[in-house]
Amino acid sequence: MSIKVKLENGAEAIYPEGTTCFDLYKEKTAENKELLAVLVNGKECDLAEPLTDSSKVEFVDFDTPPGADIYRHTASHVLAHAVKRLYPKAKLGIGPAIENGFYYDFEFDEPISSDDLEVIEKEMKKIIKERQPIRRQEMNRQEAIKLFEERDEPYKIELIMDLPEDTVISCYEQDDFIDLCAGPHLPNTRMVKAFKLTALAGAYWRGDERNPMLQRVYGTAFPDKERLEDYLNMLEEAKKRDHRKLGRELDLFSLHEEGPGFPFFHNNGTIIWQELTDYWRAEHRRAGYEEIKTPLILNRSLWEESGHWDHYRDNMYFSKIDEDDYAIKPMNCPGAMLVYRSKMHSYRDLPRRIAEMGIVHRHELSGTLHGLMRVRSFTQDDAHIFMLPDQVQSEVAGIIDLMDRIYRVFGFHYRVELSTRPGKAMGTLEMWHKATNLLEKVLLEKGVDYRLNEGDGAFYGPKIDFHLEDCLGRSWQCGTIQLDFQMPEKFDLTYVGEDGDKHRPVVIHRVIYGSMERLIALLIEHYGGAFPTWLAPTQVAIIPVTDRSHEYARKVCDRLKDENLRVFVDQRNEKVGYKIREAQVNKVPYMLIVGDREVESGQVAVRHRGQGDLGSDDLDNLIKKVKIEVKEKII
RNA sequence: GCCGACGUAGCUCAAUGGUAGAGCAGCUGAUUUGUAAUCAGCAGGUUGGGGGUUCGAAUCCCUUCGUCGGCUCCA
Repeated sequence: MSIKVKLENGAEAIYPEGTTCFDLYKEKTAENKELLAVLVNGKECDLAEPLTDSSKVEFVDFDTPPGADIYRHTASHVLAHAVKRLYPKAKLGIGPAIENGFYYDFEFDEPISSDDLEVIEKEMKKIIKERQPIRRQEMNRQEAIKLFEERDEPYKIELIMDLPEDTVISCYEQDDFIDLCAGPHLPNTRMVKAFKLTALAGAYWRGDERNPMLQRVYGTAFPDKERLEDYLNMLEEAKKRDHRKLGRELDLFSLHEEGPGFPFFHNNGTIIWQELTDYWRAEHRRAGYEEIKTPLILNRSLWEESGHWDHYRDNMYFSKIDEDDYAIKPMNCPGAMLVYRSKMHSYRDLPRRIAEMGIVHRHELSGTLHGLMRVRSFTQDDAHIFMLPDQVQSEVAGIIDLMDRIYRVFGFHYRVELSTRPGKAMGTLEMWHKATNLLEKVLLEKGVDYRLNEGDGAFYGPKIDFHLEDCLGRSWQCGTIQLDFQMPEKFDLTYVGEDGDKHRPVVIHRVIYGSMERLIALLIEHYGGAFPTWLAPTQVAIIPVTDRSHEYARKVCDRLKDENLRVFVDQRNEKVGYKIREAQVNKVPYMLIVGDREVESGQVAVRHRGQGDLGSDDLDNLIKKVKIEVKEKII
């Protein structure tokens, strides 16, 4: 008997029955040493697996999708193997491949410290050198439990217990190390060429804070030393864009022990802030929004009415005024509800889109604070939209359009998530179902590419989240659209319908920037501190060559100020090169060098921070050009 | 909050139990300079705070605050 195998180039080949993936793999690697694994009918597959008739076989190397994951997953097994050799009593958690690397969780008798990573790396190198063959074993549940009982691996047994009764359980074995694992893996340990353990961190077992905290070892692996080095260098380069570093260097903001999580914005940061809010107001007026301001501190009764007292108290700050309990607002919604409720509404008034640049305070856990990205006091570009039930779809669609238009101006790439009902939630399952379906419908109709995020909704409703990435590729939620059938109930909001009866409006909470602080952090990293001219704190630096040209320089400066540009004259007693260097380091978009020649001709010598020396130009031309750049928000 | 690491001048970093130091920034003076750093001088620190060990602590121990990397949480 023989079987038909379709290879990736489309050719069909006949092999004897019983031919395994490994046979084909060996045949193929003889000509291409880069190959790591095979896919059978599109599925990652173990090499020992025999092929069936009319299989379609593809080969993957490190750069074909599952390749890097398989490679790094094997590296994580080598890590666990090394740890078990060095600390035989350590208990194994889980050890998957992740984006750009892998990790493995362990429980040690005595916690290890980051210095121990070096020793573990050494042992890993030994295991790699030993070229341990990696073998798959299959067994039933009973056998698997027995095996891990013998090896005293309680976490593995817990994982097996959660698998369906009749599953065939696979384990991978190398030398005396065995791990519960679906696979597949590389054929032997020697194939892991270049790796590095990068970090040690705590991680709760199965991500639940009620569970014990294990120690997680992070690492990364690449097919050769050069690519590993390139990756590590890239990380170093990315760190130069870190908003905390640039924020200090560019004098944008500061953080102080006196106010952990409460950032201080300096003049330069405040200029960016104001440009962002000016633009935001213009867009929102155009999109039919009103704007309000509500108090920071409000009475306890309001928070009881809104449900925050029951659902959000742990994150709130409190105060007492004349013996009464007050809370500092952690969200803007209750204030907006009161504004809505302050008068009668006709169905003709709706939708009412009420925006607020609202400062909120939340007691975030100390370990989660992160520069401007994660703070305890922040300004949300909030809006609450009160509408008729049949307006929901068009309103959500409108917000998605506004979001996209605004993000595009910054040149952001974003990822969209639909978050569903969390464990701790208000309202009936039916309401949640209805609300979630509505959001999903709009996303599908708009053709938005989104990902489902089960259980991550707000306590009052499901939401669509917009995520942006920081310099190290960490994802941060910014925009969000949250559907809310709860607040209108709680606050007994009504409108008078066509029929003359009172009806319940629907509310959407939404932010576009998310928080001003987080947005500014992301913008700093996105632009590497070189803000587009419309946002740059200083737009033009005027650099006189000698003090003979100071007077002319000041005249040029006044002219630019009249045109509403942010400009200064560097009158210090320094050489031109020195002043240029400083303006470059401060990422000022335009430098105007004025010396005797310019005084004579009445022009300016233009230098751009990115394009360098642009030669002489008339001041009017330059102003026209820069003003267009500002107006059009050219990146 | 939990796990691990770190905290020395405004910034970046030296000093491993024996007199706290450098570069940049700052100030003063000289220099009048043409597209990424002119020269010289001066000043700057109860080594995050508190406690302890020691003849002696930046250094060792305890504690507390903050920061960084994760986990959990979230804009």
